[in-house]
Amino acid sequence: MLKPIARQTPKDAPDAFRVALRDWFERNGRDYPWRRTRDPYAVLVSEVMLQQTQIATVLGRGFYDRFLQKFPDVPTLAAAEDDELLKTWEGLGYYRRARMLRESARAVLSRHGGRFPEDYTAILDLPGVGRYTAGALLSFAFDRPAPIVDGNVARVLSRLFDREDPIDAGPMQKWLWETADALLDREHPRVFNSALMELGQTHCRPGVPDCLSCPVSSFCKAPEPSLLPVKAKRQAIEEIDEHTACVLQEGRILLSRQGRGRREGMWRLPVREKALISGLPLLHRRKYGITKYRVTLHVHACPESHAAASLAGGEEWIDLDRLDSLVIPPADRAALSAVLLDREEIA
DNA sequence: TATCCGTGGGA
DNA sequence: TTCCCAAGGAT
Repeated sequence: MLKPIARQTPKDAPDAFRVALRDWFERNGRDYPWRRTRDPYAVLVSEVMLQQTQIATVLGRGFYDRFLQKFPDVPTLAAAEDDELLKTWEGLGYYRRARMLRESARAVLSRHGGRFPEDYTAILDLPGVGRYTAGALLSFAFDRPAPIVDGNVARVLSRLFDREDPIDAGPMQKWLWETADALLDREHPRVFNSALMELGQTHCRPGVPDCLSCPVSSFCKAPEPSLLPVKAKRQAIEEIDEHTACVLQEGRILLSRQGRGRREGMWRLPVREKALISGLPLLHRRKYGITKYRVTLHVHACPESHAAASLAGGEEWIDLDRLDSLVIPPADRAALSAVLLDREEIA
């Protein structure tokens, strides 16, 4: 398919570009719950949740509404306990985000008297808030001019200007932020930033874009937008095995609370050295991914006598009827459900 | 600058 | 099934 190559870039006619983008968005912009509010707290919650996370996940599985219902404002989040905080985040991943969001709430109380700061530097100083999130908060909540560059904007700008430099590299990052700033509609920052991102989700999507109905195709220099943006080579995936112990005892099961690091504070099936339990009956096996690993999770049936040695290292007997209320990673929860269901069917 | 941090939607 | 990768930030 042949796409016309524009004679101009958005920089050649910035006002015309802004008007075209704004007209399109005001007619076609989607109605997300975080676009209905101007509460900076709610906007921050949505932005942190959406970091590296698809809208369909946040919205479809009710994370945003549930979080705001549980923690409706800064003081309630600031006072949240670890377990209730993580429970509302369970399944979203990148759990450090939740803790940093709480730290931000505490900082708003301690540094700013409970009122969200409206200047860029103070917002950027909040924990878990980087350049993107600071700009998003300023423009979406306060309609103040601040550029944003996320994955959508990087893709849109790469294509509009036909830039083949890898978007992860320093110089290209610098160019993206400068360009986003130069193009920003300072009279309508909220709408402009929303529109640029939404364009990236709808017409200018990854893979094969829909240029035919793109509102700014007359500003787009890319002859083959599907080849853009260029990204640095992905990190290699490493296959690993995890062997876990299923130790049951009349209505209870042995679980292990994760210490510092990955999935801190969450409960998992106890992981054992392969040599120690790989000979025991395999109850369940499933694959899941985490960061750079593809993990095959094995669950072995272990005799109750196996528990004695392990209760020392942060492991505990958990009543089966408490499992729903605990914070458990999705892979472990699915494995647990499968194992317990099998057991019921046998009984 | 490179790596770590999760999960699941969709092609 | 496999693969890419999504409204990034911290270290």
